Amino acid sequence: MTALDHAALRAATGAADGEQDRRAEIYRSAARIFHRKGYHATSINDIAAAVGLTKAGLYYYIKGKQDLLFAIMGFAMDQLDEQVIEPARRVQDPRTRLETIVARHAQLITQDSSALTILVNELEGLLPDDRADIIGRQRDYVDFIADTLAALRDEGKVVGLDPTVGAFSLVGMILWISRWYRTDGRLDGEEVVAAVTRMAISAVLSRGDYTSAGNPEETG
Amino acid sequence: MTALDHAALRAATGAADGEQDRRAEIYRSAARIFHRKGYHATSINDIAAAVGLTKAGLYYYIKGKQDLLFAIMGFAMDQLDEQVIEPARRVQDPRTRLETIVARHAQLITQDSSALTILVNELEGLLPDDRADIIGRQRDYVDFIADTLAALRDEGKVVGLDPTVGAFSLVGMILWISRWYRTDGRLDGEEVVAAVTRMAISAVLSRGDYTSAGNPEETG
DNA sequence: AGTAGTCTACCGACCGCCCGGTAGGTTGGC
DNA sequence: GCCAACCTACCGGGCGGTCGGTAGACTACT
Repeated sequence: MTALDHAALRAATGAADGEQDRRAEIYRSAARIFHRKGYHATSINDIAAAVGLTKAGLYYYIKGKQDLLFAIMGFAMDQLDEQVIEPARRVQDPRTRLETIVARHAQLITQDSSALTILVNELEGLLPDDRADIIGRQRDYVDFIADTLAALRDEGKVVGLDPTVGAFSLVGMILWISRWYRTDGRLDGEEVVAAVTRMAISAVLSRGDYTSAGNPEETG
Repeated sequence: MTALDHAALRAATGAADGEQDRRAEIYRSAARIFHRKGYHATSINDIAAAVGLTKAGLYYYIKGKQDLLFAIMGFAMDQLDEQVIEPARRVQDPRTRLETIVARHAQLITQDSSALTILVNELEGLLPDDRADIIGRQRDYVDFIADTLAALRDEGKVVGLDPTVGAFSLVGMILWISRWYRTDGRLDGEEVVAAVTRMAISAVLSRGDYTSAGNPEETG
């Protein structure tokens, strides 16, 4: 049934032709509300009201609150796999691969950050088994980035940077976008994606003339 | 009374001589539990049990759950002001100032991330007025970083980077540390602080030979 | 020295509310 | 007449918070 739920959510993100895709609307609404108020602060009633149902009516479509959360996270993880990891895996050059990862991940977030943000913020709302599942997939993602940084290091383009620390830091930078980016803000999504990607690449690539942070004497 | 609460929390972080500083222990415990389980998932009973009191006994010391949260966040913001912003304000050179900001903020997080993490993750648990207060102080912090980046841009050391986007991205990188850093991990706190600081500086400083990231759509 | 009063630091019992979830219908299209 | 798609009414339970105590240390007065 989780697979079914994922399918519904996937349908929801596309154009909503919607017949009995009421289920899709539910997952989409739930993701939006979980994102805005947090999982624990959101009641089943909130979600039901948002889709024009009573609580009991909602339970015709869902199994429970925790399954709803797990389904949303699973969908977000699927999105990451399909839109970020798989495309990046097909890129040989490590630097271009890193650009692909950052740009595509950032792009997903600027488009719709709900599910992807829940994915990282509501882990403790899951049952232990579900949590282990999601955490494992997240670790795979970080490892994938770290491997890419290690490849860059082997090419000599990155020196003195721990790949794991680098991977985590880039992920932090990307995920934080959902906290400050506003669709109606000064910059549009493409500009934000470009700016963050540039920073990410610059953050890991070594500069020939790099001077260590330990020397504050050059203060004017 | 909030000022009093802050004082209690501040005392709590130092050596706990503790006489009737029971209050300090309460705020410290609450911060730790809020950090681990989240504000909404934490019950007043959880906190009371953690300090060896009943719920009613706990209410002798606190005014309510939301005040507890606000006090913790106010304390975290005070910490940021005193340990990061004030020291950095005394640094003239923009680059060194940026290093000071990143290093000191990162250091605070590696030392004890509870309050600082709650500060960014539990905003929606606050009453509107309290939230406005905290958000305002957070915005001041981001503006302070953005101003520093703007100063670097005026020196020609940063080109083509929007200061606001830069500031947010650095903050994201720093805050994310609390999600992956473990005291008993492979790297110790100092190493993590150094690595992140280096990445942050590298992320914003321009490289002479910078080549733009291509179009990531052409993957494949 | 004795005792009455006072205050700090708590506790057991309770309140009303809302939560996630369910049982048992009802209704409208096929 | 049947089944998908709902609803009304309800349940047990845990929540934040309060109330009315009270043990015991300390003080004040005689």
